[in-house]
Amino acid sequence: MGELAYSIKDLAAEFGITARTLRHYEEQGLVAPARVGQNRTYSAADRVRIAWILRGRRVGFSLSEIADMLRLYELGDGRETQRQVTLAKCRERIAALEAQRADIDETITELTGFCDTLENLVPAPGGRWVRKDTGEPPQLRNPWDG
Amino acid sequence: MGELAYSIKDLAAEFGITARTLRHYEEQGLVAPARVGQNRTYSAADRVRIAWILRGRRVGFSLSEIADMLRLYELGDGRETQRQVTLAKCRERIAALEAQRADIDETITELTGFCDTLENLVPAPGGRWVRKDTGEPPQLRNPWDG
DNA sequence: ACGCTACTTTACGTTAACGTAAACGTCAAC
DNA sequence: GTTGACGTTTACGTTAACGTAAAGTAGCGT
Repeated sequence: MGELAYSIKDLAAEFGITARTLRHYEEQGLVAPARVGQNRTYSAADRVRIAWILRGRRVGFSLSEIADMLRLYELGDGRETQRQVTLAKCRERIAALEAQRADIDETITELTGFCDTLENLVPAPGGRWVRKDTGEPPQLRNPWDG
Repeated sequence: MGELAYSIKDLAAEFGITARTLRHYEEQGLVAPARVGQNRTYSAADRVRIAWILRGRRVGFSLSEIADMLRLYELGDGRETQRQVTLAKCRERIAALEAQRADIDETITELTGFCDTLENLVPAPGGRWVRKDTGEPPQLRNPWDG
């Protein structure tokens, strides 16, 4: 069968990270690649798992938070309470992510508004700026000015 | 006029941060509160600016990135090239934010799917889990298993 | 056998974003 | 007039997420 595996350098290159980073993730218990001799060999599953970790990092989670999320997928000993705890944590994570998305949307809205203002601005004599259409001064409305 | 001002402790309490954090933001040039004697006194504008900074932090930006974004709102000496540079940087920021939102959406989708599976699971004899409706084993499809 | 390359472990260094402690100023209250 | 509550500066400590250097191993080509 096509048991495709990756060296540490392969994956590092593919994801644009260093081998040190992958070893660090292993130290923190985020991945556990197999070994051939003393060398690490990453499976396809490891590869996807690493992509998951990196996306978590881009989203802003810490490594230990990511470890927690990964552990959610381990169902445990089959007790009902275990399932409920996992479910609750999972929902917490989703709520946090949605709050963060709201923050992002706000920031995008403000920056976009500022971009629109900028696009409509031309330099005027005396080191000033005026609006292209009306010739009026900018009225910039920085988010913190009112 | 009601020139409402805030002490450092007021703002810290309101935003759920420490006074040290506010002083740190000042050291990094992110805010510049007025002084009454040797004491800091934050204006309403300072307050909004700090809210902006904290939202940036929640989104995952570093303090220096936030400083850059804040500087975007200073139009500079009125040269056209300056405006274009600012506009470009502003658009870069927006693009980065949109990419990040895409990552968040992906993560939410996966976690939600996992939640749905969990909700439909009940414990079965032998420390196993089965689906409530069909009685089938979970087929969990962890993101990294396929 | 020799060197090259990729890999390993061990361990100390670095940066960001504050925490925390020390030592001091100031003003109102008792 | 001294005790607090609140503020200040200075400066060293801490944690996370790696960077980086040192020293050794293992296979492969010539």
